[in-house]
This record gives sequence, structure tokens and C-alpha cells, in this order.
Amino acid sequence: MSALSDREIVAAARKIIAEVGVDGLTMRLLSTELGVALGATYHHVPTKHHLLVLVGRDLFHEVSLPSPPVGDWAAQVKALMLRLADVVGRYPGMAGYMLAHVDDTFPAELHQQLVDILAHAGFAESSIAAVLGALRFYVSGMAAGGPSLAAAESFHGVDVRGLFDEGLDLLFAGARLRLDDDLAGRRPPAPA
Amino acid sequence: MSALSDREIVAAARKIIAEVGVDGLTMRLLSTELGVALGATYHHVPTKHHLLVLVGRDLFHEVSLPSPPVGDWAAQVKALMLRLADVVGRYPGMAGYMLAHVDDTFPAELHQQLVDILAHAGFAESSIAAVLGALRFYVSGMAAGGPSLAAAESFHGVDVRGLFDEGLDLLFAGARLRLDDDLAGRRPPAPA
DNA sequence: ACCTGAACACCGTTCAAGT
DNA sequence: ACCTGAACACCGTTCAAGT
Repeated sequence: MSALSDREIVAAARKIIAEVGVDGLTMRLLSTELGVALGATYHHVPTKHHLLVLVGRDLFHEVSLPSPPVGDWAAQVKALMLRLADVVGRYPGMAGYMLAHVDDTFPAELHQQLVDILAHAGFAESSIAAVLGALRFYVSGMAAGGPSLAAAESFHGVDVRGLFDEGLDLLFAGARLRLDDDLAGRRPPAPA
Repeated sequence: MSALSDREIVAAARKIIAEVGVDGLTMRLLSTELGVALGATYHHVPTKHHLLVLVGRDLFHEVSLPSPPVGDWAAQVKALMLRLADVVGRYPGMAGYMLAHVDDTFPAELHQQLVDILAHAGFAESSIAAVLGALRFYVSGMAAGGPSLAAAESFHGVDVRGLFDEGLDLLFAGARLRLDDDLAGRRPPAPA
């Protein structure tokens, strides 16, 4: 009927990635899923990389959907991180790809959302960068472990979800100390 | 002359990965580097995955080399993490691979080394698991970003190394609080 | 045992040719 | 403009055949 749309393509790609991971996603497999020839897919998506960037953006956008803020800054940020790990973790191999191309995929909305929460709590500008940077590494590492880590409940005998949660609290505890410093006296912006 | 050894193969693989990354490493390219036919390489290494596991083990082993402990537990662990990120970061794509196969690559020595440091500092057993888990996610996320993150000094306008360092301190600050709890009263092992 | 060289079943990407 | 189908230059892996 109608011509192939980007939304259809991204949806089909997500379905395939959820099942067989980024490596299992094949331009041929995607075309079959869409019911078109290989060339047709390439007519809409110039390259597999571009396709994955579209998927990454789609996932991020799903996370940054508006939701009523509940709790203090830590609770709000934590909820966002858990949702992010949850959503992205469902697509094996995507986290690593998204991390390697944050600048292409990370939406300004979500970033601003996080910055606003921390700024409103009283974090200094440099602290916001530190906290968000740490969270990026942490969440990426969690989700980047591939299916074995993100999807599985238990890994190597330990509860991954609980471990992720506990580590997040560790990070927030450290951030809280830094916030106290910010709220009290100024800290020099790191000696040169 | 002598037959191909595993050490030669791993060394050649590391050289190639350092230059073109895990994805750029090809069994054919490796064979050329070794000066043998493709089949010869496969005679010693059954699969590319096995080869990468060997490389991963090699990198971890390089990190866990004995060094005199300097400073408190935080300083010691931090030094290990920085060295780990440093070494692994030099091989684009390896961090993600190693994280996805920790059980295959992570040497018992290094793990024990870390456990000993934390236990000696007074951390409870459950806290040790939490701290090491958090560190694993964090360091992996840092190194998993591929060449764009681990290799580059600056990324997206920010100093990656500084960001990594600051986040590590955040994590240690949180861990220190938990250590204080451990040293004082007991904490219930997480409500069910 | 160790190695060669060719093959097989895939990839991503391109492109003439159709409508 | 949108799509088809075949091709190109690769992969990882296998395997008969040589020494």
C-alpha cells in the first residue's frame, strides 16, 4: 500500500534487536520483516549505522517521556536511570552502541531534564557535570554487558538488578556529600 | 622456524586491535600479520571468540601485576581502576567484549586482590559485593564507549579522564559512608 | 602435527533496471 | 520516487590436501 516509513522501519528493527540483538540484526532480515527487497530498505536508510542511531534516539525518547516528579532529586534521577537501564537493556547490544554515539542519540530533552533536577536541588554546575558523567558511565556499563548482563536477572550467581540498584545508591550517597559542599562553602574548580 | 605459539598470536592480535579495534581485527589480517595461511591460525585458535578471550585475559593479567600498595583502600582500588581503564582503553572494543564475558576473562587473582583490600579496610561482605559491582559497571561503561571515549582526551567538549576520575571519587565517597556503617552498627541485608 | 589454499554461507553496500 | 534482484567485496569457519 503506502510507502515504507521510517517509523515502520525503526519498529521492525526494534523487534528484531529485541530478539537477536544488534549483531543479529541484518539488513536482509529487516527487509524480510518489512516484506520488501533489500534495496528498498537502503532507499530509506542509508546505512546500518544510521538505522541504529534512529533506534537509539527512539529508545531515549521513550525514556524521557514526561512523568510527574516524585521524591527528591535522587529519587527522580534514580527513577530515570532505572527506566533507562530497563528500556535499553531490553535491546542487546544497543547500550554499547548508544554510548559510543551519545552525541548522535542522546536527546537534548533528557539531558536538560536531568540538569534541571540537579540544578534545582542546588548542585553547582561543575558538580552537575560530574554526577551526570558518572551516571553515564555507570548506566552504560550496566547495559553494555550484553544480554548476559542486562537481560538476565542473575549473573554469575548474583542478583544483577540488586547490584545495579545498590551501586546507584552508592553513587547518590557520594553525590549528596558533594551537594552539601556546594550548598555550604564553594569548592575550587579543581586545581590546575 | 618454530611452530606458532599462543603468545605470538595474542601479541599480534593485541597489536592489530590497538590499531583498528576489535571489529577491525580479522582472522585473515591476523594470519597475514603472523605470516601464515588462514587455516594455520584456526589450527591454534578455534574461533575469534576464543582469541578475544585470550586477549582479554592477557590484558587483565597485565593489570593485576604486583605493585606495592600505596595509600588507603580507596587509593589502592582507584589506582587499580585507573590502570585497568588505561590498559583496556587502549584496545578499542575490548572493554565491551570483556564485560560481556567477565566470567571467561576476569582473573581470580585480580578479584581476590580487590576483595582483600576492601575486607582489610573493614567492609562487610555484602558491601564488598556492592562496591565491586558498582566499580565493574562504572569502569566498563567508561571503557566500553569505544575509541571515541576511552582513547580520546576530550569528548563532546569535556575532559573524559577528569570526568572518569571525579565519578570514581563520587563512588568512593559513597562507599566510605557505607564502610562507616559497616564499622559501626550492622545493617540488615536488604529487606525482602 | 602443522600448515596451505580453496571453498561455503554469510555480511553490508551498490546499482542497473523496472514501475 | 520507490522498489527489485543481482552483483561486489568482504567476513568467520571448514576442510581436503599436502609436508
